[in-house]
Amino acid sequence: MEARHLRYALALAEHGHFGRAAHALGIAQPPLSKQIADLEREAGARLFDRTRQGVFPTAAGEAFLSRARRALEEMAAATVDAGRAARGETGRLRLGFIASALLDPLPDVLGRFGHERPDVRLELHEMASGRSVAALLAGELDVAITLGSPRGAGAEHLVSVPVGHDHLIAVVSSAHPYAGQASVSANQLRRQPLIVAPGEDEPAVAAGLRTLLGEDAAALDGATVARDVHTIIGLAACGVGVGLGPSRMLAAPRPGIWFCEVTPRTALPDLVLSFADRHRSPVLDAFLDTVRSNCPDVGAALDRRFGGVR
Amino acid sequence: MEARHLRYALALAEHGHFGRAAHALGIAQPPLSKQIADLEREAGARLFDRTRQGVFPTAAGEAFLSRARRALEEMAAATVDAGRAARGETGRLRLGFIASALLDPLPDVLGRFGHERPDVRLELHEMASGRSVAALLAGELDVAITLGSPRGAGAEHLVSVPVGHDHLIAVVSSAHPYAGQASVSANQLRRQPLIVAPGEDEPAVAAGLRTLLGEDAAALDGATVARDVHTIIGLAACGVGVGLGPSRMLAAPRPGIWFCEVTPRTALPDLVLSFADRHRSPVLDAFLDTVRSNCPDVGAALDRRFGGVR
DNA sequence: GGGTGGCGATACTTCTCAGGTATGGAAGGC
DNA sequence: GCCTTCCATACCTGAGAAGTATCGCCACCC
Repeated sequence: MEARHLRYALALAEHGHFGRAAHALGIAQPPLSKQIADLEREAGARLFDRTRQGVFPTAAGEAFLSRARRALEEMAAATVDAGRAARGETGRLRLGFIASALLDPLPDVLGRFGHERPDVRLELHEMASGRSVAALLAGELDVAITLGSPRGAGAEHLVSVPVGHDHLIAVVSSAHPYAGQASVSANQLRRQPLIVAPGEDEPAVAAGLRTLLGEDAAALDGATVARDVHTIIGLAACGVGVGLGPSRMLAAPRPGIWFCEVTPRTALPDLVLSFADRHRSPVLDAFLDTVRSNCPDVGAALDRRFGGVR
Repeated sequence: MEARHLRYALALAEHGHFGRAAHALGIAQPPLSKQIADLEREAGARLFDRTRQGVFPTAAGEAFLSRARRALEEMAAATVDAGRAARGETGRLRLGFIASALLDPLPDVLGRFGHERPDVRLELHEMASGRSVAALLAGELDVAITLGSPRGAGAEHLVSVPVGHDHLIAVVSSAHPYAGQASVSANQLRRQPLIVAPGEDEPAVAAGLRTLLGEDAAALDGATVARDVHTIIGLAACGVGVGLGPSRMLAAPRPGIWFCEVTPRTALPDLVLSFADRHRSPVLDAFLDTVRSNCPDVGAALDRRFGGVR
């Protein structure tokens, strides 16, 4: 059975007349008679009653027609859905990101993207940079925001562009002696209990800290560890110690805390957006478009990478 | 787009390989390539990624395939449903009947039919004989049980077979003077307030009553009128008078009432099953089968009418 | 009651297009 | 660098979808 048979049966039911149905279908009457006869033979049941008053579906015909209508609707929807998916209007985007990205680029980008592509399902996974890279390579993520460019096995298969610079700042409770200072020095930090992200999650941050504090790694070893920047801020606000984190913490101000620059200024690895070149999808392209329009320098970097052709 | 394209796309997605999918479909590889290419052109989107590792659906392809699967399921279900409808396994049966038929033939017939054809929706409409006949002719009923054979305009288009004989009996309260009598005479009836079905609903019953009571139509004019046999029995039980109705009232015994034969015995019109010859349907045939197996004489009458060929 | 017109089925021809064979071309693998 | 694998392209063949002509049937109508 072919879709043609369904279309013909529906036309015949609609017009109740072989000749007029054939005309509406753009064919002659004999072929329609034959196709309907073939269909009835295949269905094993008479689908239409030919009476002097017109052609009417039998009970079997009614049952057949209702299924036929749905089948043709599904077929029509198939191309429509395929087109929408191809244009990135539907689908899903699995995004891995480090928590601090929630402070700066993500609210803007996600808000914009969700508005532009309301039918795309966003799957957001906060995870450490290393895990993001592995998930990208395994095809478990479509795009990731990491701290620093991906390294290690398979990283050459990823396309990466920086989406923001960053440096280390400190956060303390308003009651802390350092509160009110514009900046704190490495020396001042060495004398305080510290609150930092775990070294295994963000090795690049740990490396930056070690550089800042010099040989005095002991201050780091005894530091309180918190995975989430909000936790770092919260612990600092409670007076646990001096929180150290990316400058994008400034995007989460709240009463009772104080931010200080750290001197010497210690650059942190760039926030980097990465995706697997071989797993491009229309939704991913749409997301990159949004990112592009959000930060022109990213757009320039992507264009350089792809020569403007997507 | 034809169903063929859907089948091919699904096979390709399943096997992930043009050659093997074509083999599974029983065709060569080049036609499959061409059909997929045609499909992608018609859908306006690439549906499959051809990689060295295999052929995989794109996002658009996934969207397309899920619709395609449902479309093919509907098509398969179309023939199955048509077959079931043609065999009378599904569908509906609209049955008109006089209330007293609920006492005798219907419980048995409907119980059997509902068991044999669980997927047929029964639409039961209690109505007077005249209305049943009109509804049959208008195509609003499939079959009817009436008192007496249909008469009047259009009745020749109906096929009718008797499904039960009947005669008049009386019902009184256990406290009534007649209670305990095996029978009551016409003379005894003339002296009592009567409870009868309305003459316009069942003219045949009214005619039988008039014959029984002779010239004394006054007893009938003053009678209490109740459409439902159960109501007649209920009113008699309350001592309102002597209820008169079909002998199938015996099928509804209850405490506090007494049934008497009426002398002279007054035959009532037969209970007749009718249907419109031109509106035969598989479900109707199945119903007639059930009736046939339930009462052999009906089967014989139907066979006489149709020569055993249905 | 024979003529007539409308309608679906049948007979037969035509031509489109699905499918077959042969081959090309690109990408890995050894 | 050659060979293999795999999909695409080119071209041919044949099934069958569609077209034309006609038949058979039934209602309707002078």
